[in-house]
Amino acid sequence: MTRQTRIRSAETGARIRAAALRLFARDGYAAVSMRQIAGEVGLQVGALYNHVADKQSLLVVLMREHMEALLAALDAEALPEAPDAALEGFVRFHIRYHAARPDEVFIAYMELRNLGPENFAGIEALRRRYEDRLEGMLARGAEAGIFSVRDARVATMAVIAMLTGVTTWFRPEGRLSLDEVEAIYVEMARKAVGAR
Amino acid sequence: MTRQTRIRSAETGARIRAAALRLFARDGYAAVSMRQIAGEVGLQVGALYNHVADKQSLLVVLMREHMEALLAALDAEALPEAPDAALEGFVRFHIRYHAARPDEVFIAYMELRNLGPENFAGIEALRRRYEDRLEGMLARGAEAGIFSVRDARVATMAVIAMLTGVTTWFRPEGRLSLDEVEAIYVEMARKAVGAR
DNA sequence: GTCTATACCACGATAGAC
DNA sequence: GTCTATCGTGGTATAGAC
Repeated sequence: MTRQTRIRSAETGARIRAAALRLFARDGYAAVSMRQIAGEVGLQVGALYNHVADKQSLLVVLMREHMEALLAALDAEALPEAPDAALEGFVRFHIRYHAARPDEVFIAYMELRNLGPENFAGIEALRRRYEDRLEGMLARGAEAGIFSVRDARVATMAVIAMLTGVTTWFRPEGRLSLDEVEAIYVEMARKAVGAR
Repeated sequence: MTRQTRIRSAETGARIRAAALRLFARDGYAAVSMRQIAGEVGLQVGALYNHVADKQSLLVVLMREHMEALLAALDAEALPEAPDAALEGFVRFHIRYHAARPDEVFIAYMELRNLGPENFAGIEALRRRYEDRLEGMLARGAEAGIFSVRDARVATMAVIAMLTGVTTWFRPEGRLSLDEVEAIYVEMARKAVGAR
């Protein structure tokens, strides 16, 4: 296998994943055919199977890549130690990251039911690890008397749902800039967990 | 047409809708076949079309029924005038209503993309009417100096996303009762909008 | 690695007998 | 209203030539 081949192969695989991502997000996994994906990339359907085992594994790869990139990006933020500053950082990060990747977010939240049980468990574990970062902040803040949360787990789910909801209505060309939206949500999230 | 026939026909239609609701929620609209639905009801495929124009209209009917029932149920609550009491009533209503109907909620939020443009617009208008009830409360409360919200529309979306998120994790047999969950969310929602 | 061709199956929807 | 049968289409995945 020459370097040329390896590079081209990797590129084709990436283009297939990019096309699948776009189509799955727009029409839903079950409604998209392998023929459509091949057409987007400029291949015949048979050629797809040189790069992908089957349709479901294509979905799994997209979800896993998204969740792992999300976790890595959060770690790269190097959020402050202080719980209230960390919360602000988390809110801004979550909104910014998700608003920039509507397709990935949509798929990761909506196509879980198209996964087999073992794949489902793997993706859910990654999501749980992400949620646990926020839960840790809230729990530490509550212990330190900086936050007031009755139940750190429930507060975590509430805050994340609130933040992720931004992707359903935010448009870059809309009334509010992303910066303004972030600021509003920082304030609401801080108040919701009783930050002082 | 005898009364008997009319009644049986209405019942069959209702059983078809109930089966479709369950299957659409579990597997997704696109992944469910008319044959599956017929099988659930104990019919052959062809018989379905005596009750339903086509597959998409089945989805539209389910969504429209859900949204209209939701609006009617909210009106039936006769919430208090005072914005803070009204907010508490809305939060409790929304959580209780949605937690009791996970299938309907799932479909109404996840299968919008399977609607044609005109059907989509109709369902979205109903959703918007529901959201506007909360937005009105928040705007009135802010005007009266009871709430502190920078942007009533964004606060509305944030609160509704937070509340609806309960359906993704709440289980009746879980750690918390629905009453406890309601109480936690009432507190968080009140604080998030700066209720005093 | 991609192509053409095809196996095999399921889909939504309809026709016409009962 | 329901049945059986079928139309026409399109699905995933594979085989084998190049």
